[in-house]
Amino acid sequence: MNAVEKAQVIHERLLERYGEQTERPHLEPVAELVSTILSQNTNDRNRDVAFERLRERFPTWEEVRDAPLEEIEEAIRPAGLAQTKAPRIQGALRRLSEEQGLLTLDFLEDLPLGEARDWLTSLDGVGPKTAAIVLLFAFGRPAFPVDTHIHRVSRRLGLIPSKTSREKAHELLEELLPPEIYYTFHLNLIAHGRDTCQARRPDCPPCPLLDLCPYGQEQTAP
DNA sequence: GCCCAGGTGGGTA
DNA sequence: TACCCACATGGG
Repeated sequence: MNAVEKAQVIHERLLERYGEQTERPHLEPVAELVSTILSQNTNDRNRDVAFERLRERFPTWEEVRDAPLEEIEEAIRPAGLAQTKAPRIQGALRRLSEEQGLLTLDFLEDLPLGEARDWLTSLDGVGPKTAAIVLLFAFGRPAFPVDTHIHRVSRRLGLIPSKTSREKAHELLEELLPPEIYYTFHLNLIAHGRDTCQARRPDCPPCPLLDLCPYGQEQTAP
């Protein structure tokens, strides 16, 4: 079984377990970018609390752009790393204003995928994962986001070579997978990545990918 | 009190 | 290029 076939089998098994992921309510692209920066190294709940606090304190992105940095830090504190994320958010908004004259990312829609990705990753604090989330979730473009679960699991399952870097994993998985499954496969593989820690989740049903996994019957795959 | 969530950038070999 | 670490918070 080659990697493409294996990916298809994994996708089908995860579909049986977790189902098709329906598109969550769209955030507009700027909101998606800000939300994704907030999500870095944080869980979803803390990200959402921080995002709501920011929106409540500053109802428009112009206000966020022009606010004193300390007030942004204060608003987003629940997401952690506030002193890192506040300048990243404000820096992105300021660059948008300077380059586009408007606080919108809509111009990315007209750029080839590679150029759109390059523009996003040229922002401080936006790496391949954050760029791919914005492109896939906000624009529906064929970018596959690789977070730590996906990186770990896709190497363990042999979808990509074991030494593949996170950045390289984006390229390889995008070649491997048909774009129409990016969205569901991304979310289902993360769900699987969380569930595979059976030692921590005794209620978890047996792993649907056990026969594809080099760790076989072991209870705690890395 | 400790682990978990889990991205980016900067540094090193 | 691969690996290591700092960065901060809140819930279980």
